[in-house]
Amino acid sequence: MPELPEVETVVRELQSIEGKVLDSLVSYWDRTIEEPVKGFLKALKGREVSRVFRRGKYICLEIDSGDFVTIHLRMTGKLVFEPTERDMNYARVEFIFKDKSKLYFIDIRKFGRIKRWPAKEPFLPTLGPEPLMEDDVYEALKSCRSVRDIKKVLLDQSVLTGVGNIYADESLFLSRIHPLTSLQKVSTVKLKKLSSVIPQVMHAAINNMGTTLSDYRNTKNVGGENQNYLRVYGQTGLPCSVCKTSIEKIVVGQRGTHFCPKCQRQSK
DNA sequence: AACAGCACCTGTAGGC
DNA sequence: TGCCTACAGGTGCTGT
Repeated sequence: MPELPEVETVVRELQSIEGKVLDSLVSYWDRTIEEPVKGFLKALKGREVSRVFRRGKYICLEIDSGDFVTIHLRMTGKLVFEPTERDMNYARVEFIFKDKSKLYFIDIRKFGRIKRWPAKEPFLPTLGPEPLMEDDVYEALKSCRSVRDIKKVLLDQSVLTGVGNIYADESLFLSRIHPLTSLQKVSTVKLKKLSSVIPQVMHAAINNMGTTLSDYRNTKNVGGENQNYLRVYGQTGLPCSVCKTSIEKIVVGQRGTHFCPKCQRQSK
């Protein structure tokens, strides 16, 4: 599922578990938790979740021991308080708090990961800056020496963290940049445009509670609304909202990539 | 060192 | 209807 806006939506709701104390947990698919379940539980049992926040696409729990726990939803993960019957077929981890409330990690494709970061170790050390402010985005892209296609650079979480396939395509469309343009060939004017567009796209999607294409749901099992505002993602063959040219789909770095061949001319 | 390619999983949509 | 293939919003490992 989820890119930054979807994770942000989940995190805002999940802040309701701040102050709760973890009592036990059930693992239905051991590879979801990236360490032996026994040790994971031992480190967290009786501990309070002091803070819930987001970093890139990671849901982060600060534990009163000083450890952190991250939850990454990857493609199909979701966290729900009241799973449906169907959800339970895909339950991977069940957190049980001291007040008897439960939080379920549901994940059809089993790609999602839950990881504990001991207090003394570096926390999420490889992530780039958040793409929420124009200056940060511009600085990150300007200082990146990569010659890769701009689309690939936007998906590189060490350059910017939180942009995924949908919002990369949407941002490139709004900036009128062809996805196969090498980062080094993007003009300063276009790079500035892109740097202002990405935060706008992110904030708009957050306001729409994220994009729901199939699996993404918030903690109340409700989808977002941002899919109604996509300009190119998933619009293959439909007329461009600006010029009516048919939206095309190509593959860039093994990811489906949508763009308007007229608005986003490839300048070599 | 940077980068490409594939592995990880299951469900669903579309073609025949 | 049923079988088969291709594809899906992400990341991390491996090899070049």
